[in-house]
Amino acid sequence: MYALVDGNNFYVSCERVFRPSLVGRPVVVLSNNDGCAIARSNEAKALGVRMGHPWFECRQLEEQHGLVALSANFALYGDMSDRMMAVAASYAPRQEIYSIDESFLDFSGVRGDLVAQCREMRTRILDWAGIPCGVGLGPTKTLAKLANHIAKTAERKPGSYPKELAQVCHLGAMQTSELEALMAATEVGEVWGVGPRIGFQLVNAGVKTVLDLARLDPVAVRRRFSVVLEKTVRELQGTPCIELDDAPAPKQQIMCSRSFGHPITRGFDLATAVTEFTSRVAEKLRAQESAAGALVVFIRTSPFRPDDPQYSGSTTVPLIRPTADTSELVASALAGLRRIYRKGFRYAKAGVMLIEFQPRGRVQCELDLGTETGIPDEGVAATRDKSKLMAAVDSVNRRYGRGSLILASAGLEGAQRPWSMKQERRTPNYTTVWSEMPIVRA
DNA sequence: TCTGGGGTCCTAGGACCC
DNA sequence: TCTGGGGTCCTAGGACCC
Repeated sequence: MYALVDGNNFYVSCERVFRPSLVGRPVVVLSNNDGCAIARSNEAKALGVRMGHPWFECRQLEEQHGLVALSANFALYGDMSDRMMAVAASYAPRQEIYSIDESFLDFSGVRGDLVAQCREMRTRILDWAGIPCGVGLGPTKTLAKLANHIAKTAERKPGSYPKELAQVCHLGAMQTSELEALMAATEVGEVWGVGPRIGFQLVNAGVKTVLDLARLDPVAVRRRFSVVLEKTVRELQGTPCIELDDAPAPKQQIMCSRSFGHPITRGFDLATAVTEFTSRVAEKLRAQESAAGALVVFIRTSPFRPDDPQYSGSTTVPLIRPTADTSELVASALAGLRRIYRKGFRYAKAGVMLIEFQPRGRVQCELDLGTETGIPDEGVAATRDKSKLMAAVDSVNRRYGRGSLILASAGLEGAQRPWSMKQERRTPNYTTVWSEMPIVRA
């Protein structure tokens, strides 16, 4: 039996832990650059704020209804996530951390009343981490996801589902008739794996509810749609097709991209941004002990400014020898940037993606054919020295905070970083920076 | 004025191999 | 009219997830 544990309105809940005055009020958390709403409290949802709703379109709700908007504080959310995941992990032999606010638990071999245990877990997460959760149980991951949806909706919208299913819902422990009634009351688009496109096609074909989907013939679904949707149908029928993945493979690509706080025209400013983004991906690359064989750089103007001349450039830069060294990666990224940069455009976004990974320490070297590469061969010993340097940089930045040690080409002063994000409403890093720790006065 | 940032998997089609 | 029969690898694009 699987459970899905999911934090309610997670980013908003994290903020409310340290600002209890926000409880009961409409709150949204905004994306980078305070662009659009990426988390909404129930009260904000009730005001009609959509997921991804641009802030400039709903900001009038600030005055009209006291909507509170906060800039995203991902350092805080990541730390709160760790706390929540740790409590959940203590209730089952295996856990898959599926996203920042969700984990699957595998209760195989666990005896006793699972609903009671999940209720206790939910209470403990609320007490210890301060995060309210919904828990869904089912014999497959897709059914656990569906159960979680029912648990949260039953709590948020009284009357939508039987109220005893609120907070914790177990689809694996009920009569078929009861399960089918719940499926018939749920739209097909709520199913994990059914997105807007497939959902539209299904509804057009008369498959409107989860029950309609669960009753389709998996073989026919595979023919007409795909093997992916076939698995979804089988999982709804109770046959596990998607395994719990508690040891995710290393990533195959690592990306860092951002929209700028202001439009950028100068190549120099793009270069500081590309340096910073490359430093970030290089750090992540080293954390998973990989080396990259190539990287992609891209820059583009804003599609939301149709009156501006539009340009989008991207290029793949192969690396002579796979590396995880920040300075080598940055040199290649900047070489790529020089190739794609065009004068006279107002750039809105840039990004760097690392690809073609190999495990570090097992790096394929090149055959020296005496060709003029222009790159001096420093040999394996030099590579080893550099990896020590990188390890030192990473450990300094872990200890003293990101950005303590950087490449100078990332820009040392604010004036050299005009692209930096707009974050006018960010809350303190309550749990990760000593100087920002909240102080309680008795 | 103002519109996020990361990922994965599957499929179809083309190039190429013997 | 009729043009072999298998394969692999790579890429682009589309769909999904949070």
